[in-house]
Amino acid sequence: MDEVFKALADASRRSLLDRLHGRNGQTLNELCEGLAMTRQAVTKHLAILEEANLVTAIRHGREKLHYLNPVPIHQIGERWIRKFERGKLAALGELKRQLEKRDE
Amino acid sequence: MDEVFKALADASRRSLLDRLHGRNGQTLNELCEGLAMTRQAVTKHLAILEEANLVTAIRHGREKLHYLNPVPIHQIGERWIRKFERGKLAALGELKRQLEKRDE
DNA sequence: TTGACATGCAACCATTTGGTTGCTTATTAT
DNA sequence: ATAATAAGCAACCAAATGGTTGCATGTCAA
Repeated sequence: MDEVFKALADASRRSLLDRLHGRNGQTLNELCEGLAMTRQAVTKHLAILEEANLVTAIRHGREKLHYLNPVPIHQIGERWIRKFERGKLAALGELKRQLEKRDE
Repeated sequence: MDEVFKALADASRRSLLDRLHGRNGQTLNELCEGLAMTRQAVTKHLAILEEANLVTAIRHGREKLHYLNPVPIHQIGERWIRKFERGKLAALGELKRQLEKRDE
């Protein structure tokens, strides 16, 4: 879980996920196109995404195809974000109450 | 959005959010209790959470009360995670197809 | 009013991070 | 066979990160 959050913390990596979401199964070089970064930098980002299981890569001859794995993202939503949805209104209400109380 | 992701990337900060989710409106010292960290370290984490609008703090006399703001978390769920839910099955299907094709 | 308590500020430090360059290896196409 | 293409490896670097210590400030209570 921690690895997923860490992987998602970087905008370049999120944009790589976006790209794969747009078109799945791209090669490293394809994923580099148009980015203001060297290929090696992208390689590192992809390694982190793979480590977090957000991307699965399979070699096909001399090229490596990258596939988005949406499961960890889904789990963040289910196991983490949902927790904070419950009691969201309660929290906001309490916050509002306190903010108003400030001027007493 | 980027600030929120960055703020959520650290386990200590997520645990602070958890604590506030458990009991809202805690002081800095309360939030420090039981943590293997100095007060100043917690202060820095809280500053980052405030910067990302995940926590709102109000001074009440000599103490500072911290309130969880669940809105950015909710937005991550809505604006970001949801995007990847759509086409999730399609992506997994494509991945499976490619993994099978590997053995050809 | 003076001491205790809650927080703030700043300098410092080690490690991690995001990036680079240069070179190597493996596969494909001519 | 050989050149071009796709990716991998390793060393290096600057800046950001997560933490510390030491001291200052503001507020409450005796």
